[in-house]
Amino acid sequence: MALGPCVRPSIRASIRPCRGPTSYTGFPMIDLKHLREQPQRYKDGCAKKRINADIDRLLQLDEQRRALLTAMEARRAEQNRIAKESGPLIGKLAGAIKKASPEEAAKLQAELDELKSRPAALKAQITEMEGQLAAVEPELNAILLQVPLPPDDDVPVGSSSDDNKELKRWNPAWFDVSKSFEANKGFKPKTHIELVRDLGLADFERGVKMAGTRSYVLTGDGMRLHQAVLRYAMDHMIDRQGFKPMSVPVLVREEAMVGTGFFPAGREQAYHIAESQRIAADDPSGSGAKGYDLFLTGTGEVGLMGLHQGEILDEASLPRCYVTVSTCFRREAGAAGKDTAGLYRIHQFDKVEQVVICRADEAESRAWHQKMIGYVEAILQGLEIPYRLLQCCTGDLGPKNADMVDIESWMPGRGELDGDGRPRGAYGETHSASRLYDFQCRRLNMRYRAGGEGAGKGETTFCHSLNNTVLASPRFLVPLLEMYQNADGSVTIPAALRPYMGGKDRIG
RNA sequence: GGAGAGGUGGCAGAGUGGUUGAACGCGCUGGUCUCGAAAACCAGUAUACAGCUCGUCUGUAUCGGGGGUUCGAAUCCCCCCCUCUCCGCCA
Repeated sequence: MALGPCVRPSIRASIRPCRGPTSYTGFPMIDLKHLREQPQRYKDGCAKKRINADIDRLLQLDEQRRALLTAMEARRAEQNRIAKESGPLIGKLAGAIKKASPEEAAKLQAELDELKSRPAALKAQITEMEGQLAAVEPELNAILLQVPLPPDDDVPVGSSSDDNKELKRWNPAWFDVSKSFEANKGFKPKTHIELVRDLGLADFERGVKMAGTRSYVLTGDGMRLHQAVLRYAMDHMIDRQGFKPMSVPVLVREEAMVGTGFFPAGREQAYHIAESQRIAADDPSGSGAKGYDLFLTGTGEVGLMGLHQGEILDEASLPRCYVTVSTCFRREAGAAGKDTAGLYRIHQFDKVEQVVICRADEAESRAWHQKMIGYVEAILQGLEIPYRLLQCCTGDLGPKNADMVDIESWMPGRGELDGDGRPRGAYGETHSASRLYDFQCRRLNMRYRAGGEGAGKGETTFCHSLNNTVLASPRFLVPLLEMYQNADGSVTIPAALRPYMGGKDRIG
């Protein structure tokens, strides 16, 4: 497995019509027409998100490209006209030559050659323009893939997570976050690292032995609790919210990563399986691509959103509400030295993820965002874990979202240390709810036909998409274990999880 | 991994060099008929991009993808991808 960022220019990013799932090649990305009309909006978007994309260069290349296209198409039209006109004549002449006397044949042959050579100049011009186009398009497409979706106007402008705005706090009656853990429960808390060690719930040494840093083994009730929270979350989404459960690939093609918007920006976060000896499509010797490399997904969102890539959905079938539980792989590049111990930041974990694909309607999109956040609140309240909602500022948004709300759970074993060298507790991110408009669906070429079933009726429109964590574990075991620990070192199992723990009510 | 078959419009399925963006059928939409529905009949029914005299306009591209041959390619040649069947292996 190659771990380095891979650069593969062969990905076909040109603007092409949709050809169905098996032959998917197109990434319309952001709406170039819209960008052409309102370049400032996209420039501002880049600035607010602190993402570099050369919009001016993009516009310049776009203009070059369109000028070339216009000129080239005019010549193609002329060539087609000539071919249509002279074709039958050529056939006739060729026939006549066979029957004619030698002198006549020579004359006819000259006529034939003249006819055949008529489009030669046009062909030469077209070939040249194709060359010029080939020089412009790769750069244009590369920039286009980097242009982020501008954040919504109501998203606070800021440079980092420090500028995020708290929207709401919730905690169960038995735990007041504004007071210390000891004031709440009458004893000093252990961190989850101490708890899993003392209760035998995880084995970090053996995990690291096998798989390196940030690896772990869940043992005994640790594994059982992990499964329990995932199952609890999954069942909540299926039984209470009516989401459709799916099992999706976690090993996917590059196209799925680009289409869902994780590439190119997040390429260094993904594990790359070098499966093929793929030759770049623009390799001069090359007869094209050979095989496909694969990538491990960092979230079930990739598989869920990739499902309908390249499809035109029936409007009546929207919204599509999907939930999956999948193993997620993240290289955590750039996070060296951060959260190096414990179950908080690890390379492999499991996550229940929800996505909604809906009509291209801002109000509907916004309404789903609120609902999807609400589902998570219901789960956290059901487990009685204190949490807060954070409105992420523009600088904390990724390229693909217009708006993002993080949900942070209270972790008594996190945060700065008190006088005794014990952590005071802190919120830690456990969920993230994104609203993407049609950014992702454009890249995935996922549309719906307005006006109902059947072909040939109504316009096609790119869908809107949203996603939100439902529950990620083992990270979620951090607040769970730390909040539910008892003075004697045992951990009470929350009532909601006991059915998934064989009726057991405590660990240790 | 070995062998074979095949990829054409929403579906099914013709087409092996020249008004073929593509027959026939199904589906879908509109209309006729009907109190209404069904049936029957008639008509229509892909996508994307570009252009302007922005029109139910013009042009270009698309028959798995890319490249080639040709005045002209769904059709011929090369490479790749994918699907299916049989055998082997396997959770």
